[in-house]
Amino acid sequence: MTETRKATMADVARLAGVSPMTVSRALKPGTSVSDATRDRIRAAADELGYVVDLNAAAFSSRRSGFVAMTIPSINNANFADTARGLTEGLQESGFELLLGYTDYDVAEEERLVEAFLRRRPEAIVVTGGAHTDRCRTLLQNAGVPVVETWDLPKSPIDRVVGFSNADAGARVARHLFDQGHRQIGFIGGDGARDTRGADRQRGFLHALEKLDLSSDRLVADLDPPITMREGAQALDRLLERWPDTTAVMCVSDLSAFGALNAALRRGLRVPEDIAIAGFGAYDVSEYALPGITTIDAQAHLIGSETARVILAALSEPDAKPETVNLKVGLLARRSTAVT
Amino acid sequence: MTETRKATMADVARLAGVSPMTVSRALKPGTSVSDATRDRIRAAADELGYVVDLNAAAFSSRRSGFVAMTIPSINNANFADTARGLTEGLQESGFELLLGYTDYDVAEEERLVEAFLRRRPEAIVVTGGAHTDRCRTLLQNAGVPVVETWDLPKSPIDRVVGFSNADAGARVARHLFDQGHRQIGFIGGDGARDTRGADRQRGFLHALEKLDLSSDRLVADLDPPITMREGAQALDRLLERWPDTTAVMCVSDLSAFGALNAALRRGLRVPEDIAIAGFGAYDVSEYALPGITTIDAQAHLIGSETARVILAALSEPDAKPETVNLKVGLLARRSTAVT
DNA sequence: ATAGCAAATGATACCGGTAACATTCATAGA
DNA sequence: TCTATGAATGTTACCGGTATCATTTGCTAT
Repeated sequence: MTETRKATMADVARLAGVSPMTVSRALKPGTSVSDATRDRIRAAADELGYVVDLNAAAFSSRRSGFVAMTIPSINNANFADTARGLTEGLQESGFELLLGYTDYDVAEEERLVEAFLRRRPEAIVVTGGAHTDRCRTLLQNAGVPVVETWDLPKSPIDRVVGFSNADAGARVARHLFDQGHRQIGFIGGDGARDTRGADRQRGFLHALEKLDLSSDRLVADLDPPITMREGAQALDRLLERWPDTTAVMCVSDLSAFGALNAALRRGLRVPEDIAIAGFGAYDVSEYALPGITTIDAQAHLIGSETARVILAALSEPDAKPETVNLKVGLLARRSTAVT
Repeated sequence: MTETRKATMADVARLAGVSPMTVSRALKPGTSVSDATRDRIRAAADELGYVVDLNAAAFSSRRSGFVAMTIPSINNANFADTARGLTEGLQESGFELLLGYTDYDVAEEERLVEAFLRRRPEAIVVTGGAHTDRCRTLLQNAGVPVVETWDLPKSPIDRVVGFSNADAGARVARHLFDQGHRQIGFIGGDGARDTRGADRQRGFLHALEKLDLSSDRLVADLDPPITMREGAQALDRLLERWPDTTAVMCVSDLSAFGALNAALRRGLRVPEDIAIAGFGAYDVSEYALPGITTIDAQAHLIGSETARVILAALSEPDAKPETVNLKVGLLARRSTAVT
């Protein structure tokens, strides 16, 4: 309500009888100011309702305090978990997260990265290793640590915190094979947009081939994000085309849940008539009936590891860029159990 | 890779043979610079790899370009939808979103708001009308538009974009009554933390009383966020205590889905043996089997309306603070159908 | 008591843009 | 032709902190 000019550090300094520089130090942790002075300055600041202007601080110190992150979709529990892990890991170092979502579109990612660079973030986190050429150049020239996540790019820009999506797919393929399945399908999305999903698909189909199984049973032409709706539709199409299919992997748990319910609606029993596996260890896969077999990608850990990698990179700028290859685990549930 | 000092506007100006001020204008839309000059400046900027420093710009113009928003949980599709609606609505005005999550904790909200204030956002969006006294004071004195969302606070701080959670609860209660139920329960969380959920609970129980039904069948002592796990546990406890319950509302679709599957695991039929309703129109309620009756809170619309309200408030600072009361709709699905 | 050193504080300059006002220039209308 | 007008551009000062180095203060060891 007080519509007067906002108080500045100089105002606080005057009131506390010290120099502005001392105020600056007093309000920052880890600086040497006597307790008495600090108390006096705190009191003066409170009295004036003073709040540090971090824009000014960022400008002056040439340190924005931002870490920028792009994720494909804000509305996805996996990426949200990663964002949360990153936020938590950076919190005590005083960094704030600038979060943007690309909608699974590398052109949008490029725009976002460009916008973020204007804010001079001290590190940049992107999802996956697929970028436009210009975006790649922007990231390379950013002059700050860059972390690619959720993937293991062949030519990393800088740091990496991820896992092999192809291996994850292969792991599920072998699991379904081990459960006795021989007519196995895959439900996914447009690989040009969701390259991580495409990698899982590739790894999955390749594993089928190595097991001498057909890798033709594929419905993967939908636009990401692949949600429950897409999963349900895709299962119907898959079973129309290949009615004898006994098992299917879906690119994510959300589509797996949609597929599960499409199967149940058709009167099929899961897993007796058709086994269904997903990816991502979303809550829904645990509480579905039956529970859905999935891969735990450790979304939260990706975020916290990314935070660790960033802090390490900032404290040792000349260290060799680190690649953290996380191990993902298969969660075998009833949706693929042998009956 | 070019490890030279980052180019500044002055560098671009020198190369283009104009004053820095002209560069500033040329790189901003809606300013009067001749096409020839603008092209020349753009070329010079590209040649130098120049990227505007928005921290400096924010500092100089005293306009941060930020809108700050706190939500209870980043990992919740409803709030994520609101954040998306807000982001989209603010995009073409050039605002960026500073997003933080409170974990359903008003003390954490206070800390977040305080941190955001240091970035001098041009508007602040919070979820709900419950805040610590200090947080309320901070928001009141912020000197920028404040929007409380997802609720209709009795004493709004400033602007509001929300709906009546109590009405939403009452609406579901009447629906269950209309479907013939007379032993009706509620599953929720700790109201001190999730006040919107508490409002739904209050409206629901109050409606039961007005219908001369018992409002005792209540399991609502869990810590938010109330997810599928909590919903499943709570249903078990509810049925142990009140085995003759024929219908239950859950504070959200996630807990409703958990409750649904707990019921099915017990061998109960839904809706024949027990009807279940949720809240929030999450995807899972649509694709569950049976589909779960829910309330569409229009999460995305809350976000886009909030954007509209903010832009209006910024263009007319002296206008009377607006309260947008959105109408929520009941989505009647099979989980509460008459059989 | 005093040198020596670390802790606390101060003085100065500067970060990179933009607001506000001044100036120049081209063009249209009298 | 000359002036009025608006578009294009330039000049100047300043936004609110912090880096850096200088100085003062307080304390310990001799």
